Amino acid sequence: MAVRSARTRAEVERKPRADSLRNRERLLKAATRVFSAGGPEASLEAVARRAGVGIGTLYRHFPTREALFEAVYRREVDELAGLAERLAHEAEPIDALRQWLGAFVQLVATKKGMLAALSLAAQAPPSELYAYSFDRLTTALDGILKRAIAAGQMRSDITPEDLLRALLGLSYSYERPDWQATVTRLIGVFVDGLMVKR
Amino acid sequence: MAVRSARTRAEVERKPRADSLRNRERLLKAATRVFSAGGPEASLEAVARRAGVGIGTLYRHFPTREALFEAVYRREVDELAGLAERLAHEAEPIDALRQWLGAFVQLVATKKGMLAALSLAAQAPPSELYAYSFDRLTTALDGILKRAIAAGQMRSDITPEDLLRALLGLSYSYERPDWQATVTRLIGVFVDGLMVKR
DNA sequence: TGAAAAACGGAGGGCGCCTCCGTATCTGTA
DNA sequence: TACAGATACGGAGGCGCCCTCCGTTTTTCA
Repeated sequence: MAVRSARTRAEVERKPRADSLRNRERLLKAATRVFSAGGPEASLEAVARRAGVGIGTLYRHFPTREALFEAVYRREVDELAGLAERLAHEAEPIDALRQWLGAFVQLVATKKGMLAALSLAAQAPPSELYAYSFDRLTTALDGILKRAIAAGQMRSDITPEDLLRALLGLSYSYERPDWQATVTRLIGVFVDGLMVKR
Repeated sequence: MAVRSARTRAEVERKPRADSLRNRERLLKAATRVFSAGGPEASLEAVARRAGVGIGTLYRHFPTREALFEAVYRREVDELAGLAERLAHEAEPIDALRQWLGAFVQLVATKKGMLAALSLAAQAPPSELYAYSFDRLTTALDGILKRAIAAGQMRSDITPEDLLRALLGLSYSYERPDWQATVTRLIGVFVDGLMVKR
C-alpha cells in the first residue's frame, strides 16, 4: 500500500534541469558578445567556447544559427514593437512613423547584430523560425500605418512588410564612417515619398 | 661570339602564356555560372572544379573572392554606367533616373550575383578592388542627378553614393516570390521622396 | 632544341558546420 | 538518503571550404 503513483508518466512535466537553464543563459550571454563583435557569421564554436560549453550543448539549445540569433535579440524586438504600439496612440501618424524609424536607427547603432538578425528574418521564407520577430514588428507597424492612411496622410499601397524591408535595406550601409547620418537622410527621403502628394 | 643578348632581362615583356589566358577565361565562365546559382558565398573550389582547373590556379588568377567577383561583373557595370551616361543626355532628368533604376532592377533580375558584388563594393572601404565598380556607377549617376537638381526637380542633399546605396539596399529583398514588383514599388517611393516638394 | 620562366594542380593544415552517442548529472520517488 | 530513470552534456568525427606552398609540367624564346 501507499504505492500511490504508478503510471504517473507521460503527462507529468518535470521542471527543467538546473544545468540546462544555466547553460542556456551562458550561451545567450556569450552569443551576445560574440555576435556583437564578429557579426552575423561569427563562429558558433566560438560562442560555445566562450560560454564554456560543448558545441553539442549549443546545438541542443539552439538548433540553428537563426534560433540563437532570435533568442539573443528577442528582447530588443519586443521593445521596438512596444514602442510602435505606444506611438500609434500617442502621436500624429506621420510623426509616429518618423519617431519610430529614428528609434530603430538608434537601436541598430548600439546593437548591430540586430540588423543582421532581422535581415535574416526578412529574407527567404524557409526560416520558419523567424516568424516571431518579423510578425511582431510588422503587426506593430501596421497600427501606425493604418492610422496614417486613414488620416489621408500616406499612400495606401505600401504594406508594413514593405516598409520594414525598406528600412532594413536602407540601414545596410552601417559599418561605415558616417553611416548614421546617411541612413537617417535616406529614410527621410523614403518617408517623404510615402506621404500623399501635396 | 653570336652571344648577342646577355642581360636582356627585366625590361623584356614576354607575352602571356596561352594556357594562362585559356584558364582565366574558363574560370570567368565557371564563376559566372556558379555565382549566379549559388550566390555570393558559393564555393570557390566549386568554381575551380567546374572550370576543370586546380584550386591553386584559381587563386593565382584571382587572389580574392572579391577580385573574381569584380572580374565577372565588370562588363555589366560598364553597361549600366554607359546607360546612365546616355540617358543623362537623351531624357528628362527625372525620367532618366526612373529609367535607369528600372534597368538596374531588370539587370539584377537576371544576374543576381551582381547585387552581391555591388553590395560588397558598397560596404567597407577595405575592398580597394571594388573602387572601380562603385566609382564608375556613382560618376555616371552623378550626370543624371546634377541635371535633375539644376532643373529644380530634385532635392540637392542626396549624393550619387547615397542613391546607389539606397538602391542596393532596397533591392535586397530579392530572392523572394514577388520581389521584382515589390522592389520596383519601393524604389518608386524613394524617387517620389527625392522630387522637390510640389 | 633546350634552358629558363611561367603556370599548373593538389596535398595539407586550419577552421567551422553539424550529428551522434557514450558518459555524467540531475530529479522525483520511496 | 538513495537510486533509477530521465535528461543533458561534450567532443570526436566526418565533411566541406579556405588558402598556401611547392614539386611538376608546360610554354616561350633564343
